[in-house]
Amino acid sequence: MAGRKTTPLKDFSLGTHRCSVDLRLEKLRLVPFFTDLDEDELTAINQQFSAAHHHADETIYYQDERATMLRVVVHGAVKLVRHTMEGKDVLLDMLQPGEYFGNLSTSGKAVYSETARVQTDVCILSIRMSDFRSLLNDYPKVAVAVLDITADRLQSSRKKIRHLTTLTVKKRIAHILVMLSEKFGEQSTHGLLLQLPLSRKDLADMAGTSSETASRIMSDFQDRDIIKTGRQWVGISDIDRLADIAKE
Amino acid sequence: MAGRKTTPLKDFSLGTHRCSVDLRLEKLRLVPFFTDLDEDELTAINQQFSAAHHHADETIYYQDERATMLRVVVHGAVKLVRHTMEGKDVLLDMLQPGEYFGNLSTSGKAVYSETARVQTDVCILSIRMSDFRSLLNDYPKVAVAVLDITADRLQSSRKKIRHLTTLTVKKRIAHILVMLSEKFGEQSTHGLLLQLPLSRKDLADMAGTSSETASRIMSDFQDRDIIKTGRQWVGISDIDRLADIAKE
DNA sequence: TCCCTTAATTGAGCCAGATCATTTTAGTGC
DNA sequence: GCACTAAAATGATCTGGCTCAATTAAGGGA
Repeated sequence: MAGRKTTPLKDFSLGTHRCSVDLRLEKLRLVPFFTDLDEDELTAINQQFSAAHHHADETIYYQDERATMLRVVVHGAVKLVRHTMEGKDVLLDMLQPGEYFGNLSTSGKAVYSETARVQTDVCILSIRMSDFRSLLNDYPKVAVAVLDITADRLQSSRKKIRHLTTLTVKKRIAHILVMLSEKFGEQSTHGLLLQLPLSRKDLADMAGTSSETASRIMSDFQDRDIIKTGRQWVGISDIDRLADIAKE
Repeated sequence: MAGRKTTPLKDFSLGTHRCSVDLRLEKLRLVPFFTDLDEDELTAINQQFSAAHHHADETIYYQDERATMLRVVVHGAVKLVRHTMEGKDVLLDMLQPGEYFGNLSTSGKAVYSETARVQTDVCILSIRMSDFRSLLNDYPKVAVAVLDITADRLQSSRKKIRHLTTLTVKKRIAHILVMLSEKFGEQSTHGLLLQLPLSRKDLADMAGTSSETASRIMSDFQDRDIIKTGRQWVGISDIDRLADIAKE
């Protein structure tokens, strides 16, 4: 009972019923850019979405593919990755329920600028880009909300640029762990557990470093009792110390 | 006549008249997010803007200052810089006429996330954030246009992250020069001349490197007859070769 | 319970680029 | 034309983090 080790992460797997049509309306309300709408408006919008679910490691779309849909995460986690010629991947974002992804801008050729890969089993709502565009015109409130979210993402993207050019890898990883804990952290026996599968490579691709270096740093953090970690999971024991390292 | 050397850059200085009220309407039309509006709508919007001009090296606002206005460049160039504790600056963007800056998002505390410094003498139009917000609600077309621009900026910000994590400094600088040439390039006797004062430090802050390294790379490019450069100016002689270096 | 796969760790050598310290030069003002 | 100043170039040294190469171990499957 005490002996056998298993991943401390919760089970993300879902049957088709979890992504059922009945739940869509409820889920849509959780999406930040629809929160201001009233019941009728939301019901109307609901018609235009369709639901799908994907298993872990599936790819929803590839970078440079023709972009036609805009999607919203309802359950699970999705990662946005950009593959480079050099074979190095850049992990741009890790999305949680309520976040949108896909291409927004109509200017230029409409292709996805990154690959969307499923990190756990997920449920996704999708809408045709063209429908979404007219929806933006019909509901200014939605357009403004989407703009706010996009502006926030631009902010955090620029923050990342700052980190990449000025901080050491150790500080960058500390920052990333703190940020992930705000998004995916959940109290557990392993401390503040990041509720998503997260490998050293994922971490390295987020920090712009090699998985070996990420591994060395994580080992160091573990030796200093700042984190607890295993295969594909990370628990944070001392978030304060981590935050200190990030900004010292 | 032939002997005396002066900067090949054009004179950006302007009298107050250049930023006159009479010209505002004309300038506003140039702003991408107002292009779809008809004459009456534009006239109405025009009321809400006020004009100002600043001399080179002035700071329009500082990072972390309370954000109240949204601004648009009408004449000249403005740079957005983030200062870091380590004393290193990060040059996030170099704006040309028609581009907006300031804080868009209302979520969170409304402070500027970067410092806006004037690169040449400039003319700037500004509007109160609150007025702009209601303008977005009144004119969905504008909201959608602003969203498009913001989404594009997010894209290019992510592109920069990719470059920072995967490319060498030389390739990054080549990319930056190509990008700047698209934005500020102008045919001249010095080749495709970048029409703005641009120091080695500016370049370094854009590429996330030191000014010494930027200098070494620029010297190399000049030796290979790819560029012509002097104090604060850069002319591109062989844009194709530069593009090749960037993407090889 | 053991086995197997793949993630993670660890070691050693190396290099791009940072840093520090000068020297040189472009371009302006007089 | 001359002198002055800040930008740019250049040299020398040092190091964080990458790369290559094994080795170790976590944890799921049967």
